[in-house]
Amino acid sequence: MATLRSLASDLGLSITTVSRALDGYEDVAAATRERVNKAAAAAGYRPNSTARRLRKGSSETVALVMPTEPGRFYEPVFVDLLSVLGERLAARHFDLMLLAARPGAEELAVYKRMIKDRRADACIIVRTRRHDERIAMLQEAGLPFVCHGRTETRAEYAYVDGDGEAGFREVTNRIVSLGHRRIAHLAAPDHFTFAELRSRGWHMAMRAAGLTDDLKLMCASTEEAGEQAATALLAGPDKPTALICATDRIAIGAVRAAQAAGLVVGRDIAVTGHDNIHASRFTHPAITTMELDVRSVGACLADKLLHLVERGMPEHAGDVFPLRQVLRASSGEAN
Amino acid sequence: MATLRSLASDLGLSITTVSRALDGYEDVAAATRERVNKAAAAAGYRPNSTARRLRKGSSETVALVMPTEPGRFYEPVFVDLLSVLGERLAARHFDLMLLAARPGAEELAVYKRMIKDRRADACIIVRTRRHDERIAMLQEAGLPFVCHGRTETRAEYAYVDGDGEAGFREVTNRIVSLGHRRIAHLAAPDHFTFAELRSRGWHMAMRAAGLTDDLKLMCASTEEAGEQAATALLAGPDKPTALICATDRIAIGAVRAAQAAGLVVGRDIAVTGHDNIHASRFTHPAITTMELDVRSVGACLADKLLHLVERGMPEHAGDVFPLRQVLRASSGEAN
DNA sequence: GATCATATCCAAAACGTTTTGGGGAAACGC
DNA sequence: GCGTTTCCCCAAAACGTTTTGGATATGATC
Repeated sequence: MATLRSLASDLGLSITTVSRALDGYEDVAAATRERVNKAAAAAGYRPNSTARRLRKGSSETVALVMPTEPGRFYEPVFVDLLSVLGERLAARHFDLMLLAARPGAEELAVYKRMIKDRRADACIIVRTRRHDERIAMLQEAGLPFVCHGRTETRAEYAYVDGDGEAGFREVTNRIVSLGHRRIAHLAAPDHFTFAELRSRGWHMAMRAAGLTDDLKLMCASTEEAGEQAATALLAGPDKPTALICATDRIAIGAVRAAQAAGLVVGRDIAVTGHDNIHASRFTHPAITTMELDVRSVGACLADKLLHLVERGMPEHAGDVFPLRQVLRASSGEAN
Repeated sequence: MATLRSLASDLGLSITTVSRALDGYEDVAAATRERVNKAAAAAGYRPNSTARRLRKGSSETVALVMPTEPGRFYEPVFVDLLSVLGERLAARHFDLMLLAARPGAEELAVYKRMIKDRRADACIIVRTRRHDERIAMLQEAGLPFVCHGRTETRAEYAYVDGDGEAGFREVTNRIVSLGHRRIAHLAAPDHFTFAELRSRGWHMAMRAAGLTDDLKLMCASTEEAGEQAATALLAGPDKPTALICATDRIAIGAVRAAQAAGLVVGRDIAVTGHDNIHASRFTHPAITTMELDVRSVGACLADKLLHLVERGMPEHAGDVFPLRQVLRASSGEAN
């Protein structure tokens, strides 16, 4: 393994000069720099990252604590996000470190350990909650972070999010314009900010249309929970003719519940979701949904993170991305 | 931040003694050890991992190169795998580093870089292929690795896999015993070992039953590709009455194709998959499939990896896990 | 009392890099 | 010829740990 030392002795130069030549400093003669670069390339020299990290006092690593079941991230989104993040960070020589933690007390312990160990220069918070202890913890520790999703705090923090509120206002407005009046909302657990924002979009559109916004049920973001919740709503006195679901997984369950109740989805009842997961295209009928451009979000996340580590809080600390509406048969808006 | 130096000077001891006390060496007096441990705990001392890594010459890190689209890992499996791996490795103070790479030339470049940079002590290979350049590359480089899935090589290597061959033999046998005769196979791309093994299971069961095993079509592991392939098969002269699909995503597409052809899935035609992804339970009808216990596989993977790093090739280099068959309506075996 | 084993501790080297604070020689200004 | 600047280079320190190879003191043995 070639080191600075071996290169230096081969070239009859000092370690300092070799190091500075490779880093492109101006105080080494152009000819020498050239010679050093040639030799380094020939020897396949790559600086020892551990040594550099020790000396520079930074870990060149970004950590992401991923929640495991239950409360897990939506799969296609999560994996795409990891891909983009990995690529973008690698381009700047940052490693992406993955930590796993079950939601709850254990999760905070993982963050604490990460902070103490200083194994990462920054971290990414996913599944941000409305009241999120992680934010204060990281701010206090002085560890830079970017949130995927928002939280309710007065403090300034960096985040990237999809505009769930606008998205749900839009879909609700469309459903209203199709003639629906009893439009229910199947919400995700309201400690998640995304759930609250999506709910708010629905609430606002309903009120703006002069409709009652009390047909709302909260459930976990799973097909089973969605099916159960939808079944309950459809058995109630105020049977809705439309179900605006917080996520596609809930919507898939809702479609099934509606069919079990003898309804033709897309004709007797409209169902919509959010995420545009693969499965939503292949249910029968296909599910109307909306989607975020994950690659943009991931790239934005990575850029903010790098900015934060290298130059402090970016000018645009928070970015909200629009959602693309995907009209399909489950709401009677396609086929 | 507490360091060995600060602890040592606070305690009036040498750095050596503090270090050795914390590591539990016998050559430090029990009373001193006690005193040191107390002080370290009080100061919240945690050793600087970068310094330790530099000194010990190991990175305490395991890398996983994840393929991005196309050819991506099945989502629920992948995320679960990451969770288990992260937990198991963290328990032994190993970090899990994630690298992203598009399949193809770029992928090998990522592996090369990882090897040269020595940022990881070992790595995990996923989506193992029948002829996999990565194996030879890593063996030559002397970087320990464990495969998720098998490859075709004479060399000894560590792997963990599901028994796709037995699983597909079993499902094919069941379908035969239901009275089907023209049983087609929708295979995944045959450069993946898993695809080859699943195919083989189907082939063997068909021949054992004295049936022709030429109704086979290969397609990507997506719903779209599955739909297209199934459509082609159903339009052919030798219309199959059963479709054994390599993956659930293919099966979901196949179900849709069958329905488009006017068939009632589960009655006129049997369809089966593999993976037991969430969506497979919520199609209409639900899809018969099989599943691997991902937590066991992940734990086994992590254990093998640690064994490899700390003690060399484990006794059982390769482990194959059985698949659990999940009978549902799409094959007429439930409801 | 000398010798030896044992128990306890420590100084210094090493891991490979980056950075500080010059140092020597050539070129330049007068 | 002398001082000053410019150009190129380098020795040494530093990052925080682990490990090597003793050193010192104490007690036991004869």
